[in-house]
Amino acid sequence: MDDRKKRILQAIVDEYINTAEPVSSGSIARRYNLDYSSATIRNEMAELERCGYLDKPHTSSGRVPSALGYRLYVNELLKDDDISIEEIKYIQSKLETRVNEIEELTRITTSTLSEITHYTTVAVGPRNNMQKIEEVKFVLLGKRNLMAIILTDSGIIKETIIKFDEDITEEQVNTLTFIFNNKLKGKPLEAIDKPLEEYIFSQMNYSLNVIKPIMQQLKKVISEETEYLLEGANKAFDLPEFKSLEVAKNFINILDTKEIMMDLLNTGFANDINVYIGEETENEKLKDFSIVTFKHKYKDKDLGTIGIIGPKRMDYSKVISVMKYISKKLNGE
Amino acid sequence: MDDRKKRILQAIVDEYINTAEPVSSGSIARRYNLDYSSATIRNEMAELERCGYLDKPHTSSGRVPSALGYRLYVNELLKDDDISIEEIKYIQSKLETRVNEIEELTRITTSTLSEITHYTTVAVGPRNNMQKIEEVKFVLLGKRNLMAIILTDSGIIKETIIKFDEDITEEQVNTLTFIFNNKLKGKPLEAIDKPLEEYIFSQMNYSLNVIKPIMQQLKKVISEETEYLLEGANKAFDLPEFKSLEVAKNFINILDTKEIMMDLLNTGFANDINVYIGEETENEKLKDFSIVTFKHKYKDKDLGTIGIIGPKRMDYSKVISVMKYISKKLNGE
DNA sequence: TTTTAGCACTCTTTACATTCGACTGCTAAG
DNA sequence: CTTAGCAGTCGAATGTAAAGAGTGCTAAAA
Repeated sequence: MDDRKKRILQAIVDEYINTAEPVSSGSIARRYNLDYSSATIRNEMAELERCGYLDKPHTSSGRVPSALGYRLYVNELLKDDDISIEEIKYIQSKLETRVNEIEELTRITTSTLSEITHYTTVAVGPRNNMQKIEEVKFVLLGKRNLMAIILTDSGIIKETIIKFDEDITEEQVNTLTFIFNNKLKGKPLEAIDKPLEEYIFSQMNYSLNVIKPIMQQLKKVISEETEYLLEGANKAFDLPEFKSLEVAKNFINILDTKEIMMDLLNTGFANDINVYIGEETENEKLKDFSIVTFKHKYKDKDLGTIGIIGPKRMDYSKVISVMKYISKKLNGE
Repeated sequence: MDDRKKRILQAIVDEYINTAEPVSSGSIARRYNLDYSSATIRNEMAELERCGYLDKPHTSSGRVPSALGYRLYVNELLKDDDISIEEIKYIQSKLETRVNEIEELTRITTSTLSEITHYTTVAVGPRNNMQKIEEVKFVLLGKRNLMAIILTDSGIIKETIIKFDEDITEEQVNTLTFIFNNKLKGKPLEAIDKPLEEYIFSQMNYSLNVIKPIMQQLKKVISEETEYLLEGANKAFDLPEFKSLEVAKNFINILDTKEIMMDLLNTGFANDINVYIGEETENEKLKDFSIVTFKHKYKDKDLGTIGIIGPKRMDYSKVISVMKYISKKLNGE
């Protein structure tokens, strides 16, 4: 894999990202000044195809990058810093808006990302099992509704409402607050479990009628998937690959069954930015799409993961540049 | 408009709802035992077309109901009680699940509706300006975060978090709670306005640094569009009308720009159930779709509006029957 | 040895012509 | 008033041909 092959591959991928049409040797020779004739490029393309970096839809057509081709492109050939000054200004103005809740920050980041890249963006909150409980609050609403608020160290606030068939007193609320905090402060969310329920029951003289619903609801809340945010789903429909109804249907299906995205977003490895190209994820439905995810942090607090989903020929340079820039901005230059 | 015309129109609409293909005089004569020859039906169809109830895609094709045709069908020809026993059982089992929050009830109703009808369902909460404040609570989270909770008479709970640059004391929280409740109990949400801010400021000796952010955030929350729920968006893609990319794109666009749906759902008139057929709404994008909305109530509390969006040839009988049934169930038989 | 011009070959796309079939509309008979 | 029957219309499907875009290979040039 010599240098010239790489340059040609890069030109092909760039061209394909722009045009969405199979790339011919002629168009490369013409538009990229590589100083080789189309014939030479043709030979190299044949070679690149043999190595698995390019595909050919049919005998007499131009070439299309394979997943392997994109992979090489992403790993080695990416040109960084692919954002314009206007875009930088736009991002800055967006990120400067004062936010009150971290959910709002996630929302802003997600929508900005979608607006700049023109791809569909999704976000999920941080994984529950990474979070530690900082405080538990109970608030009586009316006489029979209790709101439970759990603050975690990543700043996520989970709140839920528990309904009772009997009146709850302020005193009961105070005791509950004391005991829960006593037992849970600093513990992971999973500490809300059966043993805790038994312990609390043994410590308090309230009927199970009070404690059971609380525990049930709390367990439900912490087991619930975290917020799932979707931005710019309709943008995808302007892409040429969506002329195929099959592709469009798959896309809607992926977004509708949150599990697929959740899985992907949550399995991110150590890297801050992960790229999944088409069939690299084993999911059949994703074979026509690529997904780029990044760990969303603010002042080193984990705010979850944000992902961009687009066609395989997505503009990786742009996407990754923007992600890196936002990441940098959020974590103090 | 005699009775026979109506029977024939009904047959045509029924047939078209089933097949999504232009309906020919022959198929009606064959499949519906109206005891007339295809020629007679042909004559009537010509007449119905002249009156504007039917359309013809081209000279030698079968007929398709026009918006006016559907309208007549919905207003006069609908057969009620179009739900099977299995479906009734399914709905019952769904509605029986014990719910803790009304949002959960809305979620269950919305998804049940989508599952039974196989159409896409959306829901919005009740309009803010209809609601009265029942109670306001403030809860200190940490030292500089204040959670504000507003309970309204329709049971909707709005909560928000306000960040401060200085520490807040428990005492301040108590005073705030007292004053806000004093001034707001029983008042509509819009009572949270500038005069209130000034009044509170005049009554308390806290700096504006505390009161301003609270008022700002509260105003923001009450002005915010209420929850928007979407269920079964992907189901639409199995419908034959979605073979047209144009239609699919419009659909995604409608769902993505919540305002359109919001407008429609919120403008519902006195009726409990409203039907909008295709071009009846002036919105160009909606011309290929019909929307049926119903006021979602539980024990006479307003829980907002739920809407079903589907193709113009949606199964109105089924949809309306299911809605009526659910409505009945939620409001005590 | 590497590059390149040139040409034969392949395969898709588009256009056009033709056929086939499903309707309707109308007429005339029942 | 109903209906059988038939001419006429239009769309969908099929076949064929020509055009166009690209490749692969060969042989000459650098």
